[in-house]
Amino acid sequence: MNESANRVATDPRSDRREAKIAGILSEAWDLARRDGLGAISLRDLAGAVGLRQPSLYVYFESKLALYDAMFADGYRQLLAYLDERDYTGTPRDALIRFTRDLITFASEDGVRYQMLFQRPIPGFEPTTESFALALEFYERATTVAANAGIHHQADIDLFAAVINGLSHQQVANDPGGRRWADLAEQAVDMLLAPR
Amino acid sequence: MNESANRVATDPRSDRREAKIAGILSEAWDLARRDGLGAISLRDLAGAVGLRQPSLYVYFESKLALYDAMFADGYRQLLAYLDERDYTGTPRDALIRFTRDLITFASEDGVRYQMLFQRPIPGFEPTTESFALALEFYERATTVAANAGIHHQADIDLFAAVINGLSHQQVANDPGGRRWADLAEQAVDMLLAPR
DNA sequence: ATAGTTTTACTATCGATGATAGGTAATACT
DNA sequence: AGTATTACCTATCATCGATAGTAAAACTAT
Repeated sequence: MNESANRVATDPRSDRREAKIAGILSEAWDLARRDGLGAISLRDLAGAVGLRQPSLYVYFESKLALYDAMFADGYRQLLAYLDERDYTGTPRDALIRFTRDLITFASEDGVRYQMLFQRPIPGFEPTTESFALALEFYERATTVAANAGIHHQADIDLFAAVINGLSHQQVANDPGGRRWADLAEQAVDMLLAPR
Repeated sequence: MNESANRVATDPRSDRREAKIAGILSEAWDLARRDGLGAISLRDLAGAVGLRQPSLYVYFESKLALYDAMFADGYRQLLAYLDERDYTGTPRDALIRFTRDLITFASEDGVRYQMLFQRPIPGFEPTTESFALALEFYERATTVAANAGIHHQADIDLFAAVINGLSHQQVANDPGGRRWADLAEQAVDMLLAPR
């Protein structure tokens, strides 16, 4: 019998491969923060991980595939960030904290925000596999909103627009700061006010 | 005496030059809509106006200078668009129409919206001369908002974020449509509600 | 009209970019 | 130990934005 049947995909080759990909992605984010998302050079990136440029094609079949991996990576970071936070308590408070946390997450890394919520790379469309992570996030967001009484499509649209607008202003005009994050409570109360 | 002293900078050379620049910009917008803002090829652009690539440098000293001209051109379009519209009437109605018109303007051309309100080109910063047009727009926006009672910085920030978020959602999820533009009234009433 | 000046546009070429071909060294499985 | 697969390399390609140098064209002034 096979004594390692209970292992979870741990053959040494794919372990090493995954670790290498993670390293490349980490350096890619660094380069993106330094030069801009659309200005990553594959030669620079390869050099940063001790490779020559064509060797990157062992791990990514094209530059757009690298962007897709960054897209998925960013959403995994966002979901992990939300996982370690607590959205219990009154629905209103939970929604305020959720909103504030999202703006803060965006503010922490403008380039990551760009990748997740804007679409600045010509020709890049996330694969369905990566986009599923984005959908998972939108599901969580609409759940928190629904708990606070936001059910109608128009209200959901407005909620999404407000969060998006606050995050964008925060990243664009006060990166790393709190000016728009501090508007979370006011924004949520505005959204929840009876009409 | 000089019988043409009352002319307003109409020497035939700069006339021709301005017309040529306008033609190049128009083709640049077309290419940007086709290939993406960051994917404009100077060879394609030159070909579209009957020139070879290096000849574009007669009119723009770099690709970033071309982007700067597009930035200024887009804001001139926006200001002209607002000029031909009427924002008299009650302050609330004016603000609703202003908001709806902005979202519609964004929706009409997603690439132009990107250029004016996002910053997707690595290395591009508008010149002070071009940025003055953006400031002119923000002045008009805050005036309409102020007339409706939006004075505090936090309220202005929130107003700007909401407009920006609505426009972005409209461009990203329903380009050319009205789904978020139709939320203008609801959004403005929300912003104007007493707290 | 003609001489002189400025503007416009060209060809040729540069370094850098993303991508591919083909070969070799390293690694893992039988 | 032998074999197959993966990882990585060098060399090279077309395309990109940019510059140098030159010729033609357009305008001005005499």
